[in-house]
Amino acid sequence: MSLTNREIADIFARCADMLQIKGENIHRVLSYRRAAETIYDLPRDLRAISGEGGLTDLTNIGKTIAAKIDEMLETGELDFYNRLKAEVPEGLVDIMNINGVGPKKAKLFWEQLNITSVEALKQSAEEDKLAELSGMGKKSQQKILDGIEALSRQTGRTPIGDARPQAQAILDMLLALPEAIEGAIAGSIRRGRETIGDVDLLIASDNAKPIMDTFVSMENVARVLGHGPTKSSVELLSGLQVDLRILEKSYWGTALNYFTGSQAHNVRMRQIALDKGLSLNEWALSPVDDNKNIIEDAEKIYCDTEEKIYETLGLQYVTPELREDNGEIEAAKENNLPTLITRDDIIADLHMHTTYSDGALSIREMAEACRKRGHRYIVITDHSRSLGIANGLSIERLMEQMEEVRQVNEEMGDDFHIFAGTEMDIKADGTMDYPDEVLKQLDFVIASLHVSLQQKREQVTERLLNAINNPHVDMIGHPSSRLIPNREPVDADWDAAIKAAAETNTILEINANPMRLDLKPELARLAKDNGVLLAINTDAHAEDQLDLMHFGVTNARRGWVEAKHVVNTWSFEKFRDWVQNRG
DNA sequence: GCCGTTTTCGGCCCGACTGTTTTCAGTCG
Repeated sequence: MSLTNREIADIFARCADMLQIKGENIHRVLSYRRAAETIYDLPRDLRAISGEGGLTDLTNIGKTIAAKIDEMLETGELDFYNRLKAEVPEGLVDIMNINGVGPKKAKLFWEQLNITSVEALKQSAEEDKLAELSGMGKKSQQKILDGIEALSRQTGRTPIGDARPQAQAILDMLLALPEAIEGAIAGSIRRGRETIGDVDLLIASDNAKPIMDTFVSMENVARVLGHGPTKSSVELLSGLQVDLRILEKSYWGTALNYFTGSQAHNVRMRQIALDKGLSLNEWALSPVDDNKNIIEDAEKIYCDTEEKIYETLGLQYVTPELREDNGEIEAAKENNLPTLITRDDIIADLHMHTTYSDGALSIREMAEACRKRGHRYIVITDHSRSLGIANGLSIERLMEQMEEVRQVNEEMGDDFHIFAGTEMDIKADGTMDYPDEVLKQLDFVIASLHVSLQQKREQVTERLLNAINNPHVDMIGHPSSRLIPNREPVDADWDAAIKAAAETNTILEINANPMRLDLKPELARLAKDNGVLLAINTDAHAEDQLDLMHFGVTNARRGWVEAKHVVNTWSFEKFRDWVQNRG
């Protein structure tokens, strides 16, 4: 019985909820919650980190929680958690997932009505029992019924590829109103997270009411969750929740910074402000007294740009993708932030499909589409023979395709180059789908996992290592093979894969498709820190998918990736020489 | 429970909205 990072994070998060219901000191509760957040997105296994004695080097992990992690790694259980469960019914943690129910209400329902499950809570509400409780009323009771209803509709987080277009459409509509001066998508979309909890929109205006009223009465609104003068929330028919904040333009910088988050980044920013005798909120930086109370008659510092806030706090400007409290504050203090890769640095696409397998366009059409988008060179990489469902190429068809690539390349002229490649399956037994004699004839070989993704860690790792160590394999495509939001990444030893990729100069892909974004940012960062080459590719199966490159770039930026780490920023000559020298 | 140019103690970010308890607690982000 071996617990994964996410299972361990989940246990700490549940401990936090249960401690909070018990009425524990809020800062102790937050410690468990912060530890859970740290662990949830760790790229490396806790087991490996623990083996090196490095647990307490992680932020928000001290001696107590490190010992609890070790206990879980060794026994698969946590005695502290088991004892908590004996005191606080676990169902209360689920009740707290209902919008509008926090620890105080959960405890109230439990103590007064012996409610320990969402189902029991629903029944009590329907029997009109909740409204009788102190602090409750008819409206609160109905809100809980609505919250339970919403919980059953909830499908989890929304992929950024789905959320961003919806957010942009609403923002564009509101910005067309005469009262709107400026607007932005804030929140996790602006930070480029792979999945979105809810959409945060920000608009600058001197007259908020008409904009707010338009917002809550949009035709695609399923229900209005809140409607105030500066803040409103709605749930769309699509299920997506959208929050809108409206402020005057003079507050733009502080407001945008606050509503972009992350919360952890904001907390650090506010701490730094306090150290300088300033209280930071969405309105301004305000001088405080020794008790940290705002001095009413002191002059506030208004920031109409985010840059001004960072400058005032003595920090280098932090781009939204890095605002996760993953070291960016420390780097900004020392003026040591990376120069992140941008879309303009990318001049090639090394992974795409044509009608030879499951793509929509011919080689020629794909090449023209890529040239139109400013690329200097591309690689055609159709599926290999064992992937029948995607019309994978037999060796004979692969050879035909190579001929056609050579021919079309001639026709395209000198300012554009097409390399002949493949996206070859790493088969379930760990062998490659084409023999070496075939692979060595190709310019560029991608190896990818498409089948048997549920295998045990040892098997998956061995398959990846076989591919990485094959001298003809140049790149691993979408290494974890996750699909957002529903297919989990494969379970593999990423420490070992990254080490092997660095030693063999095998590229690891950052697949730009918003359903993949694979490597994920945390692993991309670990890979580049270990000297692994990266590439950002669209894996396009149709022309419009070539425009998804920016999602991959954003994902890479979240992983602190710079242009120098990414091979498809290289000149044609450099890339050509590199593939030739690999043989 | 974590953390440290306030380092082994004493702090720990801040405001909007809602509904109910007519002055504020609870929840959320």
